[in-house]
Parts: sequence; C-alpha cells; structure tokens
Amino acid sequence: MTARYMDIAGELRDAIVRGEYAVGAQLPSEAELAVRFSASRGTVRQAVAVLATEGLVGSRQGARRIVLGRERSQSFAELNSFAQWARAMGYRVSGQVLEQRRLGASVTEAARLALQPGDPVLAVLRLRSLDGEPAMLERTVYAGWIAPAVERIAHDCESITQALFESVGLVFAYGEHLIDAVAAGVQDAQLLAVRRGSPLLRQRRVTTTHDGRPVEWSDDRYRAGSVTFSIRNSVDANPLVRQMGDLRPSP
Amino acid sequence: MTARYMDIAGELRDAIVRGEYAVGAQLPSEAELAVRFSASRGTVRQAVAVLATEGLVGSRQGARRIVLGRERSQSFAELNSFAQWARAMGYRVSGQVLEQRRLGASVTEAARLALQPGDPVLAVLRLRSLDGEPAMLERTVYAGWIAPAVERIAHDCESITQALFESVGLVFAYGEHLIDAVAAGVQDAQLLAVRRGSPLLRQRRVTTTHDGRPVEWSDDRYRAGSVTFSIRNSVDANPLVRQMGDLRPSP
DNA sequence: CAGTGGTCTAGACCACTAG
DNA sequence: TAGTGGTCTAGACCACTGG
Repeated sequence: MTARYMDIAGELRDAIVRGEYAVGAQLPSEAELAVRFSASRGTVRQAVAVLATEGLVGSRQGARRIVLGRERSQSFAELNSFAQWARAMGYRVSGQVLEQRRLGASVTEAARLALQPGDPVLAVLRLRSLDGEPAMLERTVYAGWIAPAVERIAHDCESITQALFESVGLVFAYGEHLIDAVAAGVQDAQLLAVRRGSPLLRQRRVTTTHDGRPVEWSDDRYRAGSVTFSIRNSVDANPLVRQMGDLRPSP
Repeated sequence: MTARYMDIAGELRDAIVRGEYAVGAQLPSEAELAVRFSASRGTVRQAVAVLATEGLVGSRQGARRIVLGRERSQSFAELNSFAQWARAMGYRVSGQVLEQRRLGASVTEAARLALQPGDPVLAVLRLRSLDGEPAMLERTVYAGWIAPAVERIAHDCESITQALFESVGLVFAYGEHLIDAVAAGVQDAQLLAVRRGSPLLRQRRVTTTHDGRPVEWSDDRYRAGSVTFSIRNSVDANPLVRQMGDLRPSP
C-alpha cells in the first residue's frame, strides 16, 4: 500500500520523463492537480515536494512550478550501497574480498565508530567491479559487534548491505560521506590497474543504524572515469538569496 | 519576517548544537513540541523536516526522532557559489581572471547552454584562492546574453554570483553538478602549483535562472586536499528498504 | 488585479515501535 | 497497548508573480 502522494508524484514524474511536460515548461497549479487527482492541496504539495527533492521541478512563490530536467539526479539515499547504486545505473556489479582480519581499533577508527582505541574491529579489503572491470577499492572497518555476521558473508557477495539485512536484519539507515580526490598508492595502483599517483575519487563514510550506532567506517577509492557523482540543487531557502535581497537597490 | 517553522527549526538546531540534545538522544515528540512552541503539529513537522534535510536528525515511523549529528552537513544550496561556500567554511577567499574572450560555442557548450553551435559565448579562466593559496581553477563559458554584464565585473571580484545579482538582478537559481576526479593537465599544474598528472577534484556544472534558462557551463578543478564535499543522508523512502522488506523472512 | 505558491491550523485515521 | 510519526483533509490568510 503506497501513499497517495507517492502515486501522484509517480504519475507526474512519468509525465515529465515522457516529455509530456517539456524542460522549462510549467506544471499545472496545485489547485488543478488537486482536482485532477481528487486529493487535497496538502497531498499534492507533498507529491511535488518529492519531485523537487529529486531535482525534477523548481518552484518560487507566486509563479507556477517549472520542469528543470527529465532525469532524477543521483539520490544520496543510494550512497550507502555500492551494489544498489551500480544496479540502478545499469551496471553488472561484482565484488571480491581480498583480505579480512580482526584487529584493534586505531584512534581514528575508534573515534569514527564511537569505540575505544584497541576495541576489536574487523578490517576488510574488497575489490568491486562494474561490468567486470575493477572500479573501486573498499577498505572497511566494521565495529566488533557486527563482525561475526560480516565474516559469514560469501567473499564474492554482491551486496553487503543486503546480505547483512537478510542475515541479521541490520539496516544501514544513515550515512555521513566525505568526498575528495587522492593519488593512487602502491596497493591502489596494483589492484585497480592504474599507474601509481594517478587520480582516484575517494569517498569516506560512516554508516549507522536507525538508532545512530556506527556500523562501519570505510575508505572507498574509485578509478577515475569509472563513476561520477551527480547532483541537482536549488537556491530555495538559501541564505545567499536573503543576504542578496537585503542588498538589492530599493525601487 | 521569517516563517514560524523556521524559528522553531532554529531553536531546535541551536539546542542540538549546544549539546542540549546529545548525538543519539531522542527529540521530544511532535505533540510536546507543538505545545512548547504554541504551534500546530503540521508546523512542528515542517520544522523538524528542515533539520532532517540538514542531516541533524533522523526519523522512523513509530519511534521518536533521534539526533544524528551536531553539524549541518554541507548544503548543496551553497554549491552554486564558490565564494559563499568558502566564506561559510571560514576561508578568506579571492579570485583573479586570467583570460577572458568571446568566441563561438562548441557543440558540447551549445548543448549544455541550450544554444546553437557557433552562437556567441564568453569564455573565462579564473583562478580562485583560499587564504591566499591557489585552490581552484575555473573554466567557465557564459551564454552570450549575460556576457556584457560579466565583462563589466572587476577581474579580482570575490563573488561573481553576488556581482551579477547586484548589477543586473540575475539569480543563479538552479544548478546541476557532476563530480569526479581527473589528472592535472599542463595548464592546471602550472596555475595550481601541482605536478602534472596529480589528482584534482573536478566539479562540472550548469547553472540556470529561475525559469530554467542556462547561464553558465563551468569546469572547476580543485587541488587535492583543498576541499572536501560532505554529505549526510538517510535511507528514508529508499527503494532498497522496500525491496529488502519484500525479502524479509516471514514471522 | 487575479492567480499561485508559502504558511498555518485543527482534527482525523493509520502503521509502526517499544515496553 | 499506549505512544509516536506518517498520511490526509478542508479551510484560511498572506506574499509574491505576472499580465
């Protein structure tokens, strides 16, 4: 049973993707949509809010909403699972554990995982491929309490996220991500089949459960050219707008 | 006159930042907050929705909201203005135009700016610094209609976004961004003072006005280590959750 | 000026969590 | 089972856009 506003969002999204509303064109007013879908204005607003966060439409007070694009920008909800992201992008995905061992948490790892230095953790080195090509090297440190479940996962498992959900009901609910560029080290270069020092896109992340308990701290390095992060944004509720508004020459 | 829900969001945000609600702690229920702030439940929900998009709190049906972090994750609303972003991060920011010339749009540029190939555009090469250190090289192509206003801007202007707003009222309302890693080319290396081939974080973007008209297409390259993108996300409304839900072993 | 989106209210029912 | 967040309604007023 999906929510009514999700259905409406879906229908509008489909219409936009089909080109029924061209990029730059106006969407019907909230009142019209409420009539068309036999829903209240509030529900319609929830629906278009979904499209707005997907980057498909923009809005300003007083004017009708306009279509900004025909493709959903990358959802950061999918940033927690490499496999899910890759499949959504149409890739054939695979993975292989290269190393796996228990050790004591370093100071950094302890801080990220809300543990004490020296507490037991599980370090895993995993190579992930897209369409058979090495694309990403994943160095993950799991908190000790989840280590046994991780060790039971097949070494060529496609989606760790899904495996941990199915085996112990664990949900990777929240993530914090740091994205930057680094030079390939010796091991990076060898395993990703690139030259040492060549550019890699790095994504470091902490993932937590629903109640905020850290599960893993990971350093993922993507071969240049293998992936691109895509974002669509707007200045709505942007402080800059207000700041500039104050500076605007009076009429 | 700020909106009521923004005030409430502000008070709650301050309380979280002050540590009044610790990371991992529960927020009061919507009903309690409604009473405390003498607002309806709907308004309170709008307020906590703001905190949720800032990545400060998370929520799940049936359980109280919990605090995820004490710092706002980087707002992508600020992704459109280098100067605004840098100032928000506490940097002293400067910029210098190195080259500026009118020419005809290439096929790629025309496509990005919704023009015809050969249409007049203005190409600008700008070096941007943080605390006096070269940090980013910006290669921007402006649509012809805005070119005159851009040419009037001082070559050492800090914020182009603000300058164009003040001079002609232009608002950079929407942006589409592609983030990846590339190797420094000859010019990149020279101007950013790094070795050729060293890693750079690249952000390509198209910026448009409120009505969806493209203003600029830019290729920005950051020196490795100078900046990091930071994101906080959640699986709320994540398709994966539903997909996994279907797979859950029946009770 | 009419139309539109932004904000707010008051009340209702449901799905889910947690003790 | 009680409490909580998720969804939905119907109506109101305001700020802003655009002709």
